[in-house]
Order: sequence, then C-alpha cells, then structure tokens
Amino acid sequence: MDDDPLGHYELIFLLGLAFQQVQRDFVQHLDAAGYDDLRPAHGFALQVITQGRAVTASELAERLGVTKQAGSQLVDQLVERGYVSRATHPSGGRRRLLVLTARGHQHMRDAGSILQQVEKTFTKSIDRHRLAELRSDLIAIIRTSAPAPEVPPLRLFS
Amino acid sequence: MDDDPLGHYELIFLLGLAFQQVQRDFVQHLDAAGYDDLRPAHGFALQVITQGRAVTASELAERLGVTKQAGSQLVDQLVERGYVSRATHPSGGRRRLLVLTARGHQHMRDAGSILQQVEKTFTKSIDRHRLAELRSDLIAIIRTSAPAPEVPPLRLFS
DNA sequence: TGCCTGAGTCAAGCAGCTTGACTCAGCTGA
DNA sequence: TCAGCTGAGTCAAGCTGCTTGACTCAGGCA
Repeated sequence: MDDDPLGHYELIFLLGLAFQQVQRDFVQHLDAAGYDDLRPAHGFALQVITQGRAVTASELAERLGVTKQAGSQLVDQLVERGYVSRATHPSGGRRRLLVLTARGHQHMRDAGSILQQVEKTFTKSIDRHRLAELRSDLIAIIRTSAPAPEVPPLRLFS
Repeated sequence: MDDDPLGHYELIFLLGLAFQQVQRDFVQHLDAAGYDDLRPAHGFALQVITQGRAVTASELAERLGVTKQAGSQLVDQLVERGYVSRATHPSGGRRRLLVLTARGHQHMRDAGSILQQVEKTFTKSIDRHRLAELRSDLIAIIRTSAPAPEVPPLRLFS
C-alpha cells in the first residue's frame, strides 16, 4: 500500500472519491434501467415524498434545504415526467399533497434493488466484520459534528 | 446502533454524509482563516498547480475535468485574488505557465495544517488500527471501479 | 512563406439555484 | 360576516458556474 498513490491521499479525499465512484455507478445503472430523465436531486425528492407523511412542495423544499421555488421546480419536473402527482391535502387549505404515481413507486423499487446491487459490488472484497466496522466508523465521523440531516445535501461542492 | 437511525442508512449515504461533514468543517475553518474568497474548486486548482510541473490553463482544465474556458475562468479568479500569476512558459510558444504567488504558497501551507487538524478531530474516536483499516477499505471501494482521477471531481451531485 | 496546430479568449446560452414581489385560498377574531 | 392576516404556491428577474461554438493569433514546420 505504500506504493499505492491512494495511500497518501487525505482521508477526506478518500471519502469523496469512494462516494463519487459508488454514486456514479449507481447513476449509470439507473440510466441503463430507463431512468435517465432523473437527476440525483429527483431521487432525494422522491425519497422524501415516499418516507414523509403528507408532504407538500414547501415541506419538500425545506427538507432538501432549498427554497420553495427550487422545490416547486423539482416537483414540476417530477409531475411532468410522471413520477408524482399533486392531490388535495387531507388537512385542507391551499396545500397540495405530493403522492407517488405507479411509475414513481416502480422507480423506488428499482432504485432500491440497483443500489443494493451496486453496494454489493463495491464491498465484495470487504468481509462482513470489516464492513460493519466501516459503517460504524463512518457513523462516528458523521456524529462528530452536526446531527445528520434527514436527507443528504444536494450539492457537496461549489 | 440498532436504534441509531444512521445505522439503517445505505453505505452510499454514510459515505456522502461523512464526506460532506468533514468538507463543510474544513471550509468553515478555511473561511475563518481568511480564505473565504476561495471555493473548493479553487483549492483543487491550486493543488494541481502546486503538484504539477509547468501547468498551463488548458492542462489544469483537463485535469479538473472541465472545459478550457471554465479552467481559464478559475485561473482568472485566482490571479485576480492574488494566489496565482501567469508566467512565460519555459517551452516557449503561446503557453502561459501558472505559478503560485507568495499568497498562494501561504494558502497551501495553511490549508494543509487546517485539513490535518480537521481530520484529527473527526477521527479522534477511532483508534489507529481501525483508522488504517478504514483507509484501506475506502481504497478497496475506490479501486473496484475506474482508476482514481488525479483530483477528486468538482461536483458530486447534479 | 504559406499553412497548420494548438493555447487561450470572446460571446452566447443553459441549468439550477437564488431573492423579491406577488396571488389568493382559507382561517380567525372582533 | 367581513376585514384582515397567514402561509402555500407562483411569477419574474438575476446570479453562478458551467457548457458549446466561433474566433484570435503565436509559433513550428514543410
């Protein structure tokens, strides 16, 4: 490992590179599966809509850490592309409930299994014990500073 | 850990979150040290200019994975802000050699020590052995797909 | 000397976000 | 009951950081 140039990289670079590789692979597989009309931001939005109860466009924006306008734009695109529809909100008012369409649900299932497959590929050379340690060390790093947001940030640079 | 919500996150999310936390902390410390006129992209550019021999704007762009125009724009900003200057290239021709100014060198020193400090903080609860394993596991993940680029990508999302 | 190569620039455009000003449905209280 | 407030959502304009395309022009070369 001493002759491996990666061995001399700072930890932060290793984290960034590892994440970027896994994410790139995930996106490529998603594209190949017919979801090339979605960016990662759409994926996070869909996840918030799936997990949350009675999510509106404004709540989505807040949880993604962007403005209402940006959130609304994301929703527009998701509606346009058939993944989400706007329904009347049970609590009434002017709020519009965001719900996944059949296509949206299908995407979540496909994305989930693709992600599992990708992670399996990337960790196949790491044994179960070490993998658990890796996870717990990453969590320790995350726990060192702020509490984790409900979803990862959309942009890590710039 | 079973009751830790982070324990249920996908590995890719843990990687992204860990990276993002460390990077955010690093940037905050850099800002506090008076380098709030630099974005991460500038830092990578400075690193390429420092490490490379006789780097030109076009070579910089290529190594950052952006167009010549974008690279040139980055260089303009670095020159404007006093970190870099354009010199005549030893090999002649129309090429302009990028060199760090005194301020540029000072930045590299400061950024290096800040980065070490930040990493130390984030890994203080991880013992030396586990830390080495963490690094080697991350390298294993990186090595699974494409060979690592010379510098990390500028954008990880979008 | 005429031409080609390639570094660098100028201009326009696009994507994804921002801020600011607005609309307007529905709740609330005198 | 109605005037006014609240807050969800939208419209418009602008910014940043990139892109593509067309260009300039110095230097090398046959």
